Amino acid sequence: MARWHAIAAELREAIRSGAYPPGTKIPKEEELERQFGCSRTTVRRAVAQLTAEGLLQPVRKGGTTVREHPPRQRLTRARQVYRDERGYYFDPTAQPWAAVETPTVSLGPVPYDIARILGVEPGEEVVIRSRVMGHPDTKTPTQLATSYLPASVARGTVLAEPDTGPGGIYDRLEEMGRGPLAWSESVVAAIPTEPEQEALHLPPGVALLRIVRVTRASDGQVVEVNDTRMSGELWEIGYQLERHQSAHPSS
Amino acid sequence: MARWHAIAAELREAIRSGAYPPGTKIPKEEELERQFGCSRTTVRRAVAQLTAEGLLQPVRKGGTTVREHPPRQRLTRARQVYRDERGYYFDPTAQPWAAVETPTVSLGPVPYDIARILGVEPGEEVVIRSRVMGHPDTKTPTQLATSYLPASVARGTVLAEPDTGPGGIYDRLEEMGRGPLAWSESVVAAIPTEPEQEALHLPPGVALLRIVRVTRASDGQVVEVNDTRMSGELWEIGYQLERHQSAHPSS
DNA sequence: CAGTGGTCTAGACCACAAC
DNA sequence: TTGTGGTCTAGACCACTGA
Repeated sequence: MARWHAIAAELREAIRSGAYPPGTKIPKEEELERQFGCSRTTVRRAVAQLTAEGLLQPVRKGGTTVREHPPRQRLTRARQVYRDERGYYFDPTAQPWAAVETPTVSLGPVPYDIARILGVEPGEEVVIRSRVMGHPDTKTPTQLATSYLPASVARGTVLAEPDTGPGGIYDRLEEMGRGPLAWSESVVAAIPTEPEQEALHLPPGVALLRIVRVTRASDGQVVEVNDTRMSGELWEIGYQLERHQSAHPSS
Repeated sequence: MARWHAIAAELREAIRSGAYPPGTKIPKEEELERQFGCSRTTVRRAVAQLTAEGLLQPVRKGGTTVREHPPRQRLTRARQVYRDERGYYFDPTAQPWAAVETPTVSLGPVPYDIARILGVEPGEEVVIRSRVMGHPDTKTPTQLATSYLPASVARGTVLAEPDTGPGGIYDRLEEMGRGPLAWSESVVAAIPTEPEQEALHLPPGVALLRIVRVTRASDGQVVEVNDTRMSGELWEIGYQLERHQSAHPSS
């Protein structure tokens, strides 16, 4: 077992056991160096590991502190899609989110993993609509939402404009004769990329929670893939399970 | 911008753009050293970053290859809980999972985050039931499932035994007069700890997908918290959204 | 402004796996 | 057997930020 591995394990156990409660500081690097009888590089390797696990948070001059984990907020997903005079609501209990910046719309290559869902070739040009969602007052970014639409569906239409009008792209798609629409969602866990870390102000050691929503037209064609990403530390997706006393359905 | 940061960005872009397709090798460290005109430590710092992001996979002697991401399997969650003569089924479309080892049962301190849900003091002793789920044939571990039950509910009962009999703990809880039971689930993304990485054979750069299921008795008391963890790269949680054309429900 | 973590170097030896 | 990544050292300078 590598030296740094053993040091990390020892520090991890000390933290878990409460020897260093959240919010307190662990000894500075120079001291750990003496304590474990190794070079600074080795100490730093161990501290880096625990930082990547979200247990530590080094601050220049302030020392390295044990991270306090904020409470998670529950994001309830309804199984029904409600509609009012303004548009669609996927979540009747939604937080008051709003676009922090104006959405950016561009024509660009489709990411590899989205291509398969959209049913287009990897690298093919699609319409990409990106927006940052956040609290309407504080403007703190909480979600990155990106929509991908096949060029054959969206190019040259209002769907490729920043402002899609009241109700958004789903109303427009229905008006274009694509409806009625159907959606399915997936929840995915991932490691954030650096740009995502920056945009969402994610500290190291925090995972990414992604909701991938697929919109299908009435003929079954996938007309949109929406990829919404948020902090895996601050959010959880919740839903209720109902009881069903009948026999197991035939499979 | 730090040198290693710039190198990581350059390599990341080269990978994303397809200059190094998945499965191919990037130049060896010595060559990158010359290419970027820096020390080996700096190169390694950049490679470590991309490894943590799940983009690279260094192999001794084999060089460092660009990781190929396996397809994700969809784990469909039903909203209804079905019951047959054998017990409860949370998932009518479930994969054929089975316990890889016999479940371990112990009395131990409740983890900090579970304590709040369970409504007990942090560190209080609770009944902990752990099992590794995997494919019945290959025995490959795919899920770590841990149940936490308050000592006041489970201690001294069959719920604290490894074998809880046909139907499992939910049937036993109902027989103990706690039913009818109700469940709610949350999906959470997290960074795996080292033991979890090992148990699930997670390569570096893969997040953890957690399903936290809370069981309540008919009187509202939380009688069980189940924490199921699996690879965030191999699994996704999916569910369908239904259409509801009525007006938005009053909030 | 001073102390802490952040970055970087040059060099050494080790261990594993492909050949 | 050998080449590759894995570990570790001793030392230097930098830059941010809290006291």
